[in-house]
Amino acid sequence: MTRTRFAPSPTGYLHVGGIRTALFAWLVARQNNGEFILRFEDTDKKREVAGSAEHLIESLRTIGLDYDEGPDIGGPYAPYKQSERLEIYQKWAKGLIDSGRAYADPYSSEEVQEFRQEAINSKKPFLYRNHRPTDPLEWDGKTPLRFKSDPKAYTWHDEVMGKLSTGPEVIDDFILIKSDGYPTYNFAHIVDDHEMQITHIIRGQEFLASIPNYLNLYEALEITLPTMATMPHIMADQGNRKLSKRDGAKDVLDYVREGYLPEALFSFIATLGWNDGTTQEIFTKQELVDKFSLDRVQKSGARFDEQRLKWANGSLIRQMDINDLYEKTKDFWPESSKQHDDNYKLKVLSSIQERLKYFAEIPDLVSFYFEEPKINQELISTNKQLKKLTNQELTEILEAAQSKLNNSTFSIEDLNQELNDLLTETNQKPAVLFSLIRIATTWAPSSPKLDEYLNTIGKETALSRIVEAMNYLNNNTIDTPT
RNA sequence: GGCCUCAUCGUCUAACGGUUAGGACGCCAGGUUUUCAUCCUGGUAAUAGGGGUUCGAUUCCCCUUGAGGUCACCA
Repeated sequence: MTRTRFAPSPTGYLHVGGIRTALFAWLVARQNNGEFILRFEDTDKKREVAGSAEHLIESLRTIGLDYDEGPDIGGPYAPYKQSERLEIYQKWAKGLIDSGRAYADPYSSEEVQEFRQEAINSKKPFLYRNHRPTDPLEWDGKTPLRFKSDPKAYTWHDEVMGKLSTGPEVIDDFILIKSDGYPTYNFAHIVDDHEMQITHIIRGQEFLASIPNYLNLYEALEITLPTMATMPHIMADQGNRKLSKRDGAKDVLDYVREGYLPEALFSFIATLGWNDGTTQEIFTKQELVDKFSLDRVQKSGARFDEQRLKWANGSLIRQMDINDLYEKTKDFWPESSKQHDDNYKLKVLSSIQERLKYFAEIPDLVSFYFEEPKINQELISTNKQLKKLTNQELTEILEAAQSKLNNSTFSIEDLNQELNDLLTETNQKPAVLFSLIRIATTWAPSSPKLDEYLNTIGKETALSRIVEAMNYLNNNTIDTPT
């Protein structure tokens, strides 16, 4: 039975780097018909952030990473919050004391800090065990409990990194239980993973340097080693750092709030550092469950390219059924759209579907369907074709358009007919005539196809906007940059 | 500074030791008889450097360089 876990500490939100670790662990569990467990590592009460636990749960749910056991749903190995498992760590700590593999730390934190400073000054790595007391006192639970390490070289296998090895110099006496009674991550996660029967530990690269210490502790605890997999970091869009909140890494829920599809996020995050060896770029969840494998995960870090996420999201939006899409965009329509019915909005949506990258763009893309556009003469003065014409000429074209369209039934077929007739009658190039009508009725740099658009807003609105534009052109001078 | 890890187009990446080093995003150009977008077509651009091993290295080994991580009573 495969059992994987995601074990965040509730100290904030979840960004794309964090959720990828969860996603890969989830994939490993699901593709083996195994179980995926959520566990909160809340052993540092100082760093805990209120509401963070709920936020992490919501993030997992939103992206679609369902878990079989967890703090909110329980399970056979409950509780799933480390702060509620203190007696378990005490029990294991006791075992280590009894076997002579743990001892009370006699130094004050100031004294340890001095040792550390010495090491820094002499440009050497800090090793606590160089100061290991020869005759430690009995541990009373009020000082830190340290692991008595047994320094040796290790070679081990990592599912992603392959063969890894280190020398004895990296092994040290780390703290098992802090003076406040809570265990450290280093100790607690090993105990919990064992108690909870976790088979695969999937975690970020920042733990790589600590793994030899864990190996040493596994031996002392006489616990068999689970499979280890180390994920490379996701790098920030700019700079050469791992993605972090400091660098403005966005909460994954922010992406959902901006109208990115969970499916797009899922596929994008999964393919950041993994691919199946074919040219497929976007995967469904099920495809990933079928095809994912840890040994095809990239060893080097990958940069988070939001541009590519936009492309993937837009690509999925284009493939969606319009009614389905409409359902998902409900929260993104502008206030002014409220007075229009679903049918009208459905038509609007279908005309912008092909250019929509994420839902938060909707208000900007559709405003002229719902409100009177604000006249922006730059659209004419910077237009390659239109800037060559005088206001008089522009007005004449609009006048012709107005009277022509006045006779139209405004069905798409008839609009096309009338517009084409207008083309021959006015003897204008499409680039002039259609651009002008488009601008006069939208005052936007881009808009959907003209026939569809006019049909949707209807005759009355279209004609009044054309008249409005004519009035404007009559009363204003368009600056023509030379 | 010690230790560990990594290294293919700007970015994400493909390539049993044998390919004109492939695909995708982005960008540029052209087409789809209006803009934007979509969709086609084409273009741009990479094996960090140096040594080996080999008939032949992107691929295996070594050195250099560069990048990242780590050296907490944080995870």
